[in-house]
Amino acid sequence: MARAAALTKSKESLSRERIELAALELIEAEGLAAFSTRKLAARLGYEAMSIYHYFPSKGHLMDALIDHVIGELPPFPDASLPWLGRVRSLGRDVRRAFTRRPNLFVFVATHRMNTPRALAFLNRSIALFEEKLPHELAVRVFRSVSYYVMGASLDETAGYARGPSTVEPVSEETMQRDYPSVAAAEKFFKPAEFDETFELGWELMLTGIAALARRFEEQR
Amino acid sequence: MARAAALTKSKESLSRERIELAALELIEAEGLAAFSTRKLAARLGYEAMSIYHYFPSKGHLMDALIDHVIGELPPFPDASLPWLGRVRSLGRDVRRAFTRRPNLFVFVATHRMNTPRALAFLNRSIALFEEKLPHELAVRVFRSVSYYVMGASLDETAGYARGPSTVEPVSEETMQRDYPSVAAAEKFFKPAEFDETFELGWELMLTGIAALARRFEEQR
DNA sequence: CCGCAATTCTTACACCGTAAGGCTTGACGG
DNA sequence: CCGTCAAGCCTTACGGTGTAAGAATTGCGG
Repeated sequence: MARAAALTKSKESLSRERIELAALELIEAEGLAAFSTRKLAARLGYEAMSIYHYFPSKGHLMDALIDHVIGELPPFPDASLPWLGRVRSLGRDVRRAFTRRPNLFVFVATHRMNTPRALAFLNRSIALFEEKLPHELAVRVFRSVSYYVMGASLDETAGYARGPSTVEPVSEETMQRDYPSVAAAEKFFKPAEFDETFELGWELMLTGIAALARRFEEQR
Repeated sequence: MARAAALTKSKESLSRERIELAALELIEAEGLAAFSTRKLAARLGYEAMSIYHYFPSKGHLMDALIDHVIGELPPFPDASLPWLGRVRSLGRDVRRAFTRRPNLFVFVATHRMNTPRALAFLNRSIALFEEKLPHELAVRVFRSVSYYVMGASLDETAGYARGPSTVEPVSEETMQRDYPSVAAAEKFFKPAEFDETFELGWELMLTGIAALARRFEEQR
């Protein structure tokens, strides 16, 4: 059983909370690839192995970080709102919360999220779709919707608009000559355009979802 | 300048091609995390550093693998097909090609794809949308569409249905009690259901796209 | 057969996650 | 005040990683 940690005057002792927060900072400051338990401990003023007193492995720490991000999601859309509006908000909220920690998100997107908090959120989300759609359809639509939201978030945090890849990018002239549509499109690939593009596609999906829901409304 | 490689009787010499193929095999056989230049070289019967005569860094090799996967995409949908049908096929083709190498795909999804081949594919895709939509809208719709396709592919290759994460999963009882909607949904989260779920969401998007395109058809 | 360039290997370094176990410190019962 | 004990933290070590630097090998053209 964990006793209350002693507070020396010089520095606060380690804790799961402090480790997580430092990890989140470090990842956004230096990038996911550069993140290591040694650097994390150094930033906290401890040795690497001290981390392992609070997390059995780096994997467990990363899972905690995922959980932390899930916890940063805003409250579930208010039940008094119309159904489609709640779906709309949910998608926006998730994207906003996830893209706020871009470096961590590429990890989040490529790992299972089955911590209790994540499951609770999953559960509420699926239940939302079940309000207006038969079970199987609700599940599938939820999943499609999450494909879009996760795909968008990932592209914004790791995709074409981000820093250079390993190979040196093609020259501007080559771009203009060989890939004119891409060259012309690049303007709309910039971060400043993320919101508008996301919203467009999101409404595309919502329109389809609304039509689907209406069908089951009628036949009641 | 690369001279023609000599063929000894005992074993074929190294080449970019052979290295790439072995890398693709190894990644799918052992997983992305376990993939290393040393193991790759060992599999080929060489020492690790020999790889570096053909690729200046592991990053360059990985970029070549991305390019390889892009090259495995089926031919672009036939121009004689109706427009929406071509869009439909394009999405399906991309998902199918990408999910065929699940372990590699989580790398692909989290890295820029700006090799010539990838740019050429990007270019044709954007051009396809420009056939029926004004420039800006074409770009944004293309991007939305790729959000969905990439999100779906990623979830199928790295998401909830895949192997265990670090923390031990919650028990079946807890699942039933605390997350009933998730428990009931899990059946539709299995790989056998991937196709159907993808198609549903894909048609959702296509419906919206068709409506959009129709609007610009009329006002001509 | 010689020379030379293409190819491959050797060695080394800094960094990683983490297993095993030792040291330090502070709280508590006597 | 002192001995005990566990929690918290550190030391050391191991096997793995990518790759820089340069030596050794190989095989072909002259």
